[in-house]
Amino acid sequence: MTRPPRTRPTLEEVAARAGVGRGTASRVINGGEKVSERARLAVEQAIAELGYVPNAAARALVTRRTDAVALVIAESEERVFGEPFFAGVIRGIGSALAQADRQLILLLAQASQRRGALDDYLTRQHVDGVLLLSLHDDDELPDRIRAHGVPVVVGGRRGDAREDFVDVDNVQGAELAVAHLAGIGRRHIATIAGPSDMVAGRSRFEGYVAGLVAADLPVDDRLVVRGDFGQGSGEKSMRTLLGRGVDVDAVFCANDLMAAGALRALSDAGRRVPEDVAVVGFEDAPIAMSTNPPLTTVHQSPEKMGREMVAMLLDSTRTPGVAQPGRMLSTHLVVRGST
Amino acid sequence: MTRPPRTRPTLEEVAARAGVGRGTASRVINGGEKVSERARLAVEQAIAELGYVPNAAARALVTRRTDAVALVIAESEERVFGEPFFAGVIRGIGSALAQADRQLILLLAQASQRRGALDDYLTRQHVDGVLLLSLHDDDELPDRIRAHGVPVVVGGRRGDAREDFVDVDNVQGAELAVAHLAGIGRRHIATIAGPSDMVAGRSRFEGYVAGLVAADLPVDDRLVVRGDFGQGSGEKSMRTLLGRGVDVDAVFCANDLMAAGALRALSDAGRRVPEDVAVVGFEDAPIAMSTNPPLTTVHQSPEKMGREMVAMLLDSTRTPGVAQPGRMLSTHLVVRGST
DNA sequence: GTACGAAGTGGGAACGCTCCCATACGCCAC
DNA sequence: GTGGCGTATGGGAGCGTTCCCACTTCGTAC
Repeated sequence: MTRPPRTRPTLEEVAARAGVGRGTASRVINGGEKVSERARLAVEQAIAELGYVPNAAARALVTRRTDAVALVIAESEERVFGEPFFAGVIRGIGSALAQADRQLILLLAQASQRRGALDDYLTRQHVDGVLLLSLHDDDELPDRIRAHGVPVVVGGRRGDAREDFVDVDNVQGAELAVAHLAGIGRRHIATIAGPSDMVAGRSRFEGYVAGLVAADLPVDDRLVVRGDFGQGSGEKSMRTLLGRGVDVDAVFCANDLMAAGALRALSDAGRRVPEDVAVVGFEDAPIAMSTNPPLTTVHQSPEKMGREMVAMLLDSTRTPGVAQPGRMLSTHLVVRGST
Repeated sequence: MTRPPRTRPTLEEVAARAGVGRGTASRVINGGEKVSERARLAVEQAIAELGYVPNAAARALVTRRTDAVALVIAESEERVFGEPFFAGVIRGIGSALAQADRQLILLLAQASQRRGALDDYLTRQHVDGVLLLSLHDDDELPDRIRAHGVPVVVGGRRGDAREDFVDVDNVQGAELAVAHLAGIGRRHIATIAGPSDMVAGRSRFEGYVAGLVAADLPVDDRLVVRGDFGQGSGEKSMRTLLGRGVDVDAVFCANDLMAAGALRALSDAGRRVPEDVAVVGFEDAPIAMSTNPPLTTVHQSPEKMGREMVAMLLDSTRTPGVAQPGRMLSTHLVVRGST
């Protein structure tokens, strides 16, 4: 609780040692103009000798900027570290921020965390902006943060959102998948959909329906099962589908993990892929290359999503208050052995 | 570059609205003693009305504390997100810090990062302390940070380290594994070791040798292969081992992923596990439960490691300058189907 | 020789908070 | 009434920066 003693040199000390004023020393540090070569060298030497490092708090206090950006991931560690999607987004965000000379701060919104601690951190101007990655709808965090004047960009659109967001165009991607299946002559196209409380789940299903309509195929409830994006649930859903006794010659799965599960269930049931049943996934995750047969899937780029989020955030720190239109990232189909 | 306009209420404004002095308002916010009920209520109401949030920079400037701790992971995203070990450590760290009311800040030391940006961030008193998770030896980051008076705890001991660290007792764990194999009558115990530039690799090998010696078995170079901790390398190493034409009735693998690869190679080669060859892994990662047969392995607890790191760091912020002795976490063997 | 602009410099003020000291206000004992 | 003590309170000082203005110096044009 007590205040630790100061040991670190201050700018004033640097200036004194260099025989210049505080202002000049500051100018040297901030790459300033209008400093004589002589003064610059003296200051640089003093900095090196004293091991001076600027105090971020003092600087932030006056500049009102920290040059740091928070990425908040509102998912369990299990998911964060299990799904390659997150690694991709983080890579994209990291490289874009590094280019802009901003520090990335990763915050995991954990259950263990005291309620409100995260809000506090984000609103106390520790960071210049917040990137939020959550795949669920019910979070009010972005609104609470915005209320304090901190810019926020959400990755993965929320249900109603008029807010700044970047998302993959799930509807278009799913349409693409269904159009492909219809294009190779399939007429009984089933789907293993994602959870309906997640945007990705809902809109990929929406795209599936739109795709059927576009191909002049009927929408049949018996061809729809809902999973939870896990591999096990894909396997189980596929079994359910087969157990219903309806014709199925193709399945569109809302993500690759469920598609991998479906492939396993099909193989167990003695159905050949793609001859008897064609399978399409969504994401183009690493697993899509290592299934048997390799998975045809809708390619999305998490890295690009990350970079877009950063671009949007930096934009809105430059022009505060001006809401950006949300951005949808298009997808394309990667055809492999499963269709 | 320009300074954004101030819009947020300050403590002074809160105090004015509540009809009290700045000091009293500050006392209320910091849970202070010696405040009358009347003043407390007035201040709390003013805070709510104005939506006041304390400015972290101003506070840090005077208290010299930020109540935030950085966790630096000096690995590629690929590894960080691929190995469940990291998720476990982060979970442990996160919960321990939450209990201590500290914010966890995750920094990934990426290649994309400007050289020095990380150092700058860590030394500019953004954080009260640094937890470093790196499995390689060659990093001087901890020394550089310590030189600026910021406490550091390293997870996974470095080669020479006299510094504060927490590590799993790899030697003891490997000895345990070998003793177990010897105990069930195996006499030709091979090892698929880890890379020699990583402590875990070296010391698990060291433990392997010690285990052989303790069991009165000869150490035979032809029974040693080095992998890189990846599943593919485990498979390849096992093939190498089998190809050498020496008797092998057991394999100790330096981690579970390589053990999983080894199991696959053994199955491909028509060797039965555990009848022909017994296999032991290290880590007790999730994959150990899902191999065929389930893997006997040395259990370590990444969560515990995380919690220990936090405890040590908080200790050294309380008593600065006093180096803590490093802590070794013991392991135990989990026997499953592969032995 | 004077006037003027550009270049370089020093240092006051301010950022928003916590710490701490001086003061005010009871209340009780004498 | 006076003295003394504990409890609340207000506000000055200071944390280490950046910003900006006023000042000096020097070179150039007249």
